[in-house]
Amino acid sequence: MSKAKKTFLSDDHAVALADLFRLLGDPTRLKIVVSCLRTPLAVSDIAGRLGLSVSLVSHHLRLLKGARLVRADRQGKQVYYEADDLHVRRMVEDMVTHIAEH
Amino acid sequence: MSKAKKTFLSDDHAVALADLFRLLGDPTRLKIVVSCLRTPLAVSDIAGRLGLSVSLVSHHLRLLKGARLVRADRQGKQVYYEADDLHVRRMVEDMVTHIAEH
DNA sequence: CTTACATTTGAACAGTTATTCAAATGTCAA
DNA sequence: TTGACATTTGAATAACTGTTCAAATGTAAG
Repeated sequence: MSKAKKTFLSDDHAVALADLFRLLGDPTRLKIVVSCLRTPLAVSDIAGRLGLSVSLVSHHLRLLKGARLVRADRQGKQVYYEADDLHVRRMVEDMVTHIAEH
Repeated sequence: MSKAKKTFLSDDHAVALADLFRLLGDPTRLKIVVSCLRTPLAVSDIAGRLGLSVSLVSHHLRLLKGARLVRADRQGKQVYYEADDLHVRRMVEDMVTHIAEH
């Protein structure tokens, strides 16, 4: 493998990576991801914290789960969601602090 | 400042950060950013490399410039664009290699 | 001035998407 | 079984967005 970093992105990689960014590109969905970044939360908990309808949160979680950004864990009646990918988790955290520091 | 990392995002921060992610969330626009990640490129050069119309590239560059993701530098007839924000540059590079390693 | 080249801009269209509401499904206890 | 609670799903709508095309603007040289 070459050591020179490529400044080119194959079509497949561009689409895959853009899919990830696009999912994080909605404020509501981004807040949902961040809310369960460090601790698993039930759907109704997320909805309560963020002041959103349970239905809307569930819709977004389905998309996030499809991209393996979050993972679902059923425990009785409730389904707990938490951030799945370590790499993405760190990137989101980095960007959050980046924004916070302006 | 507290050492405990927050798992909450203010509305303003969520919108600002989502704006960044959304801009990177389109494959064409992402490829444009990556293409001028390390070296300044003229609009027609970017269009030529990626097989896109000059008009489309210019439209996307306007959005990217508005978010300060790229910076414009006019030199004669041509306008050279390059990635602006260091933090974002490193994040995009990290994510590109992340995707490349699957 | 004109001419050629590079980039920007605006309008218009097609496709996508976030949100809401109602109905359905899943889970556990009485 | 019933009932209550939690989550998911589907349809329907309104708003947004990527792309194309043509026209306009900017820039330098003859």
